[in-house]
Amino acid sequence: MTGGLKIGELALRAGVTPKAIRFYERTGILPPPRRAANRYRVYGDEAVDRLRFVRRAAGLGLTLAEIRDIIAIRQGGRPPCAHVHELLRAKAAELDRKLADLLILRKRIRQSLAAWKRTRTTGAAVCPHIEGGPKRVSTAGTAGRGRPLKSKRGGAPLGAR
Amino acid sequence: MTGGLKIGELALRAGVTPKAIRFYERTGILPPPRRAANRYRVYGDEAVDRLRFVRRAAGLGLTLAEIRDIIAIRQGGRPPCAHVHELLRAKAAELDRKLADLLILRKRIRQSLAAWKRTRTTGAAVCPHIEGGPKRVSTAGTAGRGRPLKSKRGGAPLGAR
DNA sequence: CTTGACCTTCCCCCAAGGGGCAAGGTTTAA
DNA sequence: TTAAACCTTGCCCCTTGGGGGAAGGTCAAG
Repeated sequence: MTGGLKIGELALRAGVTPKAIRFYERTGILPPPRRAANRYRVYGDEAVDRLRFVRRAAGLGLTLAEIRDIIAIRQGGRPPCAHVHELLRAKAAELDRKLADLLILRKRIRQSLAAWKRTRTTGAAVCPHIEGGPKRVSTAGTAGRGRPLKSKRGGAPLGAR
Repeated sequence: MTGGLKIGELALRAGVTPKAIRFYERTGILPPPRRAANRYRVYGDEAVDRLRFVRRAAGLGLTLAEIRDIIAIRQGGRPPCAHVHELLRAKAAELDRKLADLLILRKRIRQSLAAWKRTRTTGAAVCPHIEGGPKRVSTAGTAGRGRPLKSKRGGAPLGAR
């Protein structure tokens, strides 16, 4: 009877690893299943559906946290459609940004490779690939280069010591 | 006399955080600097150059491990150009793959959003965004009772990551 | 009885640092 | 001189989505 799947069988049907299933359980994406007498996890067929839903949503680029929220909303009784719609719109925008960044990056690499062809005869200082090229690389990175590098601790007094 | 920079000053000049500098030191990208009597790290100007090199390479999409290797080769006496060239070519190829994946992903999301417009009047079961769409993943029939299901499921993990 | 496949929990690992803490050093204004 | 303000030190945990593996329990077949 397919009413009792062990974790490996569920994994096979849903196309994931047992590790991933335990991870999903730990992070609240899958509910803890019942256990057999030998402490093995025992799943019903609904777990397969839930896992496929998760895979599908993840395939759309949603994070596990977002998927968990969607499921929670659904459990709460009201359909998560509006929420999902908003999520997907944000994802699409984010994707566009990421695509633009990658295109820029590819262009930079191509330029670097092309520059190498030109300088390979002249012998640059150390490495024209990295040291040459256009002036600044705006490493869309972490710390905003303002004046204070990290002056966050304004209000609170220092640690009582 | 910029012969002795403290970590914050170096960070400011190189456009990174002190945290990142300590991290680079810990992972072997920066050599451990000399210390002042009060155990403060003291850097020379060459550290600024090294850090800028690192940022530039990272801006080209190289990982810190790759950057560390490049630096090691350079320290070894011979210029890392050929190595870097190969690395960049691989990066460019990888980037092309990633771009293709992202384009597919964006298309899927767009389709999902478009499908929503069509079904919003008809009221789907729970969420047409995720549950609708093309079917796939044939469940490999019955789980064999007796043959080992130990197989490498190392396929594509989640969507395009 | 003994493999061997499977299951359990537990802990550490990846990239590239960020956040926070306690303790202590330095600098500056009152 | 002293207190505030800031800087540095090391340390530990957090992030994503699990992978790898150890140590031990369980179940079927040979």
